Amino acid sequence: MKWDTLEEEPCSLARTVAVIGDRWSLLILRECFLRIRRFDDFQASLGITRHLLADRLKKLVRFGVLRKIPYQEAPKRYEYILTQKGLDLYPIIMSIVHWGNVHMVDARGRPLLHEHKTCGKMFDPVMVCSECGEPLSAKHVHVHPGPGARRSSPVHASARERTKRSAESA
Amino acid sequence: MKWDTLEEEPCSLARTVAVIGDRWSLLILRECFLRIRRFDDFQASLGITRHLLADRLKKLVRFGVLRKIPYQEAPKRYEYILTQKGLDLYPIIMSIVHWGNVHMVDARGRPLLHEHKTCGKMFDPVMVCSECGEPLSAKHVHVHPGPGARRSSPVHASARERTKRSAESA
DNA sequence: ACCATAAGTTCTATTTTAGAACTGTCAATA
DNA sequence: TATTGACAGTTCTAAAATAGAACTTATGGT
Repeated sequence: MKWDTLEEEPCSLARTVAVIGDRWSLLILRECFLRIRRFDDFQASLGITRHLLADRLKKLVRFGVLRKIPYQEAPKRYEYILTQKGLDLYPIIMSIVHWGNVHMVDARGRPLLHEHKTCGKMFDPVMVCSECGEPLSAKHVHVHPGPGARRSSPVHASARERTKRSAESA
Repeated sequence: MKWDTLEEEPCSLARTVAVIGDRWSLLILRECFLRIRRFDDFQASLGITRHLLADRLKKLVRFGVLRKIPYQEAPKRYEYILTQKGLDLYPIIMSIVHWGNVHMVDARGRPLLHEHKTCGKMFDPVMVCSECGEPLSAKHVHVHPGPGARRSSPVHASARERTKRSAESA
C-alpha cells in the first residue's frame, strides 16, 4: 500500500494516519506545540536529518496542518506555525503523551508535567462523551456505518474487496 | 535515529511513537478494537503484506499491547487480543478518528458513527482536564519539567545534546 | 576577503517495505 | 489414500524510504 492510497480510504483513522502516521511527523508536531518554529531549531532539537525534515514540513504544509509565515526578507526566511487544523491535533498529542506517562515511563518518572492554567492544577487528559460527559471506554461504544461508509462493511471495505479481487483473479 | 533509540528518549510522546508510530500499527489496533483477532482476518481487512503483519504483531506483543491466546490445539492457533495496556490506547484511537472526521472527510460524510451505550446517543470524544473537567486547548496548558526530565531542557535534551556534540566534534 | 547564519538540496549507503511465492500442520472430502 | 482447503506464518527479490554527511545559496558582520 502506498501513502497516497491511505488518504483516500473510507476511514477517518487511515486518513489521519496518512498525515501523522510516521516516525517523525508526530515528533515535529510536538515541537510545534512547544513553540518551536524554525528549520534549524526543529533539526537541532529532534536530530532528524535535514532531508527528512524538509520533506515532512512540506507534507504538513500541504495537508494544511502547518503554515509558512515569512519572518524576514533578504534572505527570505519562514517560520512554520500551526493552523487551526494543526491546533486541533492537540487531543491526539495529549492522549499519546498520557499513554506514555502511564505505560512507558522508567523509574525516574514523567519527563513533563502539565498545568491547566484555567484551574491552576497539574492534570491528566481524560476523554469523555460529548453528550453525557462520562469517561469513554471501548466497551461502552457501539460502531455504526455512517454516510461515508463503503458498502455493507463498516470496516475498511475497500481493502477487503481489493484482497478478494486479487484472490479471485489469481 | 533508529527505532530502538526512540523508546529510550526521555519523552512520553517519543516512547509511545516507538510503539504506534508507523503506518501499520495503528491500523492493526483499529482492527483490534473492531473485534478482529486472527492473522488472516487482519491480513484480509487491511491488505497489509503477511510479512509486515507478522512483524508488527510480534512487536505489539513484545510491547505488551497485544497478547497471544491459543484458541485451538492441533494445529496450534493463536488469537491476538488487547491487553489492558492495549485497551488504554482507546483515547488515542478515538482522538485520531475524530480529527479525521472533522478535517479529512469527503462530501459523502463520515465512514463511521459512534454510539455511547451508556447514554444511548451518537457522540464525539472530547478531551477534558482531569481536575476541573473543562475542555482542553493547547493555549491553556503550561508545561513543566517532571522528575524524568533530562537536565534543564524540558524538551528532548538528549537529541539536542547529541546534535551539539556531533557539531562540536566536526 | 573571510566567516557565520539560515534554510534548504544533493549525494551514496543502509534499512524498510511491497508483492508474491513458498512451508508446515491438520481436517474434511473424493 | 490422495487431494483440497484453512490457517499462520516464512522466505525471496525489487522498490521505496531513511540515515548521514557534504554541498548550495543568500546575506550580514568583521
